[in-house]
Amino acid sequence: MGVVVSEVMLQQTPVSRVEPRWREWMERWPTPAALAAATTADVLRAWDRLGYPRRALRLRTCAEAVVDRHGGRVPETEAELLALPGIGTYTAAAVVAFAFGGRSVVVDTNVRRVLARTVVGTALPPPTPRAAELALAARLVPDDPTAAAAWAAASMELGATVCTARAPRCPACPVADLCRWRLAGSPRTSTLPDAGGRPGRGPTVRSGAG
DNA sequence: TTCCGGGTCC
DNA sequence: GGACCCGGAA
Repeated sequence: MGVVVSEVMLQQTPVSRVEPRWREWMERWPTPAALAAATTADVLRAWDRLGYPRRALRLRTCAEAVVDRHGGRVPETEAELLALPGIGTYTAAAVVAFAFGGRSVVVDTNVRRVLARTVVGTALPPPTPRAAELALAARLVPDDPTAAAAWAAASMELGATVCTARAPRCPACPVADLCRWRLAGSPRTSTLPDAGGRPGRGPTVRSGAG
C-alpha cells in the first residue's frame, strides 16, 4: 500500500515534498483497512498542501475498494489496479513495477520526454500520447521483470533530474552520446524528417513494425 | 504577478 | 479536452 500512496502523491508533487507527508501517512494508516476507516478531516489534514485534495479522498476510496474487492490486499495485476479509484495507467504500471517487481510499461511525463529526445530526436513529446509513442516505450522495456523495474526507475529519474523540460543538463547525461536530440544540436522546435512531427494530418503511422 | 506542469476523472 | 490545486519558474 505504501507504493500506492507514494505514487498517488507523486502524481503531482516532487519527491522532496512528498517524502515527509508519505512517512506520516504510512505511520498513521499502515494498511488499506486503516486508511479506509480514516475520517475525511484526518485524511485532508494529513495530505497537507500536496495539492489536489480530492486525490487524498480518492485514495481513501481506493483503500475501501481494496478492502471490499481484494480482502485488504493491494492487487498485483495491472487490470485490477486500473479498476481502483484514483489509479490510472501510470500508477497501475508503477505499482506493478515498484511494489511487486512485475514487468510493466511505466510511462510518465518524464519518460515521454526522455524517449522523445533520446530516441525520436525531438525536444518534447507530442501533447497527447500517441499509439506509436506508447508502442515505442513498450518495446524498449526489458523482458526480465527486475530489469524492467530498473528501467522504469532509471528512465523516470533521468527525466526528473537530468533530462528536464527546461535547461536539461546534457553534459551530465549518461546517454548524451547516443541522444538523437543532442546529436541533432538540441533543436528547440521539432522538425525531424521521419521520426517526429508531421505538419498536416495523414494516415496514422504504423510503420516501424518489423 | 502570471503562467505552467502533472495524472486522473468526467 | 478541461477541471482539479499547488509550488516554482518566468
